[in-house]
Amino acid sequence: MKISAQEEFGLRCLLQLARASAAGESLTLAQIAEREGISVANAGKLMWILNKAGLVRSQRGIKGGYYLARPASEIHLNQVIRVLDGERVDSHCKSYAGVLDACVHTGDCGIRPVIVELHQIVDNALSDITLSQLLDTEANVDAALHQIHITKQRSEQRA
Amino acid sequence: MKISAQEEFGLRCLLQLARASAAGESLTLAQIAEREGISVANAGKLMWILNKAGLVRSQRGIKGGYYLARPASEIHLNQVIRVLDGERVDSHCKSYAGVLDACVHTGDCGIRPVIVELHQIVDNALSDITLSQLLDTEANVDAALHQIHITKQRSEQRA
DNA sequence: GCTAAACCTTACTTTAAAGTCAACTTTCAA
DNA sequence: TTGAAAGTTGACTTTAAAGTAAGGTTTAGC
Ligand code: FES
Ligand code: FES
Repeated sequence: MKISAQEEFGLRCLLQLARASAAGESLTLAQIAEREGISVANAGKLMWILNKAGLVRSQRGIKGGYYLARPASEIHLNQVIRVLDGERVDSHCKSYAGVLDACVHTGDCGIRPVIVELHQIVDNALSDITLSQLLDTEANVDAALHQIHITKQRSEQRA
Repeated sequence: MKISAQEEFGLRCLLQLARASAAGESLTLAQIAEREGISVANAGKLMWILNKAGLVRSQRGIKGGYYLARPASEIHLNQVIRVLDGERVDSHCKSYAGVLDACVHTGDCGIRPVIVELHQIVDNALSDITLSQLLDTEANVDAALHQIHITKQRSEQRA
């Protein structure tokens, strides 16, 4: 259970764009790459993925660059992760079938619900966090996340 | 955010042992491998990891085999995952540093709390599930997991 | 319209994880 | 005591993800 490099760096780059967009600016690939310490080529690949998914927009030409497609407060982390993950969210059992296919095709499996539930929990937790919330200091972000967690539980309790 | 093959197959093999132990039996490598559709060598590797971590015990010799070190009801999934994950739980930012080390060494980072919180949420969710709970039918397991989720929220609410 | 800056796209190379193989050691039972 | 079953270990091979490179396409400005 870990976060891939694409998810990690993609999210970081998005945060850079979020910061820039607060000042109404756009960032070129070279700027993004320099600020995150990755190669220009790699930044280009990440931006291509994010652009294709509609999370960022690009302006070509001599005064071009990248900027967020929507305000940072309207971009939720679960969308970001899903995009950077290559949409492989629902392919667990298909890929880890081994030689036998007993586990895949036999309807009754005790592990599948665990996997499904786990992804729901993660997705649910991430859906409450927006890019704009991550622009604060680490201490404040941490406090905000805990606050969200508690609030969430209360609202679910009422439901 | 995905589950590695080691985690998936390791958990499956543990479930096989849990089933066998209910009948007071132990399983050989060949039996485990056949039941999960993986190679004997791979099963051996997984069992070695689980044995080293103290989750299973092995009996050598002609009547040997593997069995759970503890009752299935006392083995929680978060322990299993942590073992199979190679204890890499707290190495996120160290590995994804890129060329610059700004993100790693600069105290203030908005992403780190997200990663930490996420892992806590996952670990927390898994800690409520035991191996014995996964031996039921898929429908029952699914129902049980939802039940746990709700119960958990209530108890946290009181705290 | 030219030109240079900047993004777009595909293909290739590198690298780390997963899986396999083969030789070794231990144990039990005849 | 001896041999076969079974686990242990480390090295090797395979494979998929990550990263890189190069050429193509679009746009702003002159
Ligand atoms: S159906 Fe996929 S692990 Fe059982
Ligand atoms: S410190 Fe690791 S992502 Fe910022």
